[in-house]
Amino acid sequence: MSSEHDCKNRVPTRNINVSCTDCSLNPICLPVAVDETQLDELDKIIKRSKPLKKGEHLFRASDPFASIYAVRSGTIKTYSVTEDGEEQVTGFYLPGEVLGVDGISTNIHSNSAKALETAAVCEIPFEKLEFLSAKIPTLQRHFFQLMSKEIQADQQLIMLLSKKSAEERIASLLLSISTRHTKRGLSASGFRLPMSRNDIGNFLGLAVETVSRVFTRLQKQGVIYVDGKEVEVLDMQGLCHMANGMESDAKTA
Amino acid sequence: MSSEHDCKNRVPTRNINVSCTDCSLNPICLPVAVDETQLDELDKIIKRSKPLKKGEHLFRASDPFASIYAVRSGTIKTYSVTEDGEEQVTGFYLPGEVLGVDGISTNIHSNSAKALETAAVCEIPFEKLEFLSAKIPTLQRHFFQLMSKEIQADQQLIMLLSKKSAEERIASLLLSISTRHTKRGLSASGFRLPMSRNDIGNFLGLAVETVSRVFTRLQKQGVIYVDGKEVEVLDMQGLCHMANGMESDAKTA
DNA sequence: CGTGCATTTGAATGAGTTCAAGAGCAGTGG
DNA sequence: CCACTGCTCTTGAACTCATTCAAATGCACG
Repeated sequence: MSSEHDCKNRVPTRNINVSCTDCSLNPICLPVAVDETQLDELDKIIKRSKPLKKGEHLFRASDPFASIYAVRSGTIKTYSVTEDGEEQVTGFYLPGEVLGVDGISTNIHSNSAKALETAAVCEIPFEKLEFLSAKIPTLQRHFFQLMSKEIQADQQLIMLLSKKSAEERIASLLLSISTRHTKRGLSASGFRLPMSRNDIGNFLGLAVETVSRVFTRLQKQGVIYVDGKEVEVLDMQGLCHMANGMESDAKTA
Repeated sequence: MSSEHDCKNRVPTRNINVSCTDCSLNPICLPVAVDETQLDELDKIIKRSKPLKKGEHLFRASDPFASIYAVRSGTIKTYSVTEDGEEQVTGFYLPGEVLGVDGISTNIHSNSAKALETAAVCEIPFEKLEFLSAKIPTLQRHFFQLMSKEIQADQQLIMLLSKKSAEERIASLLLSISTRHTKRGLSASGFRLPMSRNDIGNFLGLAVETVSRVFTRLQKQGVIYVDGKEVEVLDMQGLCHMANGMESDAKTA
């Protein structure tokens, strides 16, 4: 309903220093848990630094853990590296989403976080958040929920990796991104994939080539239209069926 | 060193009502976060109910979420069910480990939890724990860490599912169980797998047949000795290498 | 307007699945 | 005590989906 036009390559966020009160992500970010009178307190502990450029790291695995981060604009990918040096993408974080909780248990990040495009984040020092959480019960609750949500997301990925075919995996990812777009009031059917085919494949446990082939196949089937990173979902219901492993023949026939 | 003999089918836990203070799992369970003076408070909110029999549910997906649970004896498996009705095992919980946090974000459990053998658990009402967490900073911290640990475990599973071969997966699982045994002061090399081949396969994203074949293969290679659910690790280092995808030929050759 | 990546496409290969059948084992009841 | 039943587990053989290898094409950026 509001500033949905990103026609120019203007960064969606107007100003580095918008307070939570004025941030358009307000309703899907941390502030949801805090009533107006206390929002100021939360706002005060949040650091808003200069945006990251594409490819820059927000933090790296083995960095000491000090803060969690809320994405304000752009996309961040998190990944870890296996013993034998291979990269595993563990998540993509879109505006309004919170990352970095992986470091809490050991005080050291177990993942690295890298900007896939120019991205701005709000840094929330964890110790201060802990302190505030103990004072504001709804915030503590919200933060527990946030971590629980991360667990659920991971478990869905586990399910996907362990049970689903290449087609189902891609379909699921597209739906996930579409849904998350909707939460921000953006189009459910048309969007730009901020990550490379390589990242997609890595995340979904597929070879790049497979990702590419599936995209082509989905396009031939008329479920989506793809042009590079730009995606248009033509048959949302078909995509849903596909993601859930339903045999969906009765389509164009 | 102590009561490692489960010759008879006696339940390892002596008494249903051991307080946290007296519980042998004390050093690896929730109480680690709480000093003696406050342990009483934690102890008071914990409910210790009668043991579950093999196959009984602790909770089911879609049950309202009210408590988290610490395993006191036996083994619990958690699993969820896909849209198309398939089961996905999401974790195995051994004594001293905490489960049930999946329900926090929605107030409804997203997993079911089922006893793989006779099992006793401590029930910890979540609202009371929240309240106590706000009061005892180390407890809040510990609980955050506990959830963060769950996230890390899930992410390791993700890595395993997306990158590792059947052999590496089985090796990893054996090592994981071995390590967790060690934490309780039990043998690292000899143990009993509390779950069926089917559960193992489901958890690791493999067909039962593959699990069976890999066990046989590992045995032939002299890395482990298997007799039904009983496992003896013969070459711990070899198993480690195997789990991490190292080519380890120079063995019996 | 090259140069270096990212992406796509094709063909061959392979690890794990599926299907099928037999072996082992625990519980039950005569 | 033994036979029967219903499991779980193991083993073999054929098949399949995704991977790997190889090469062409497209795209972005200096």
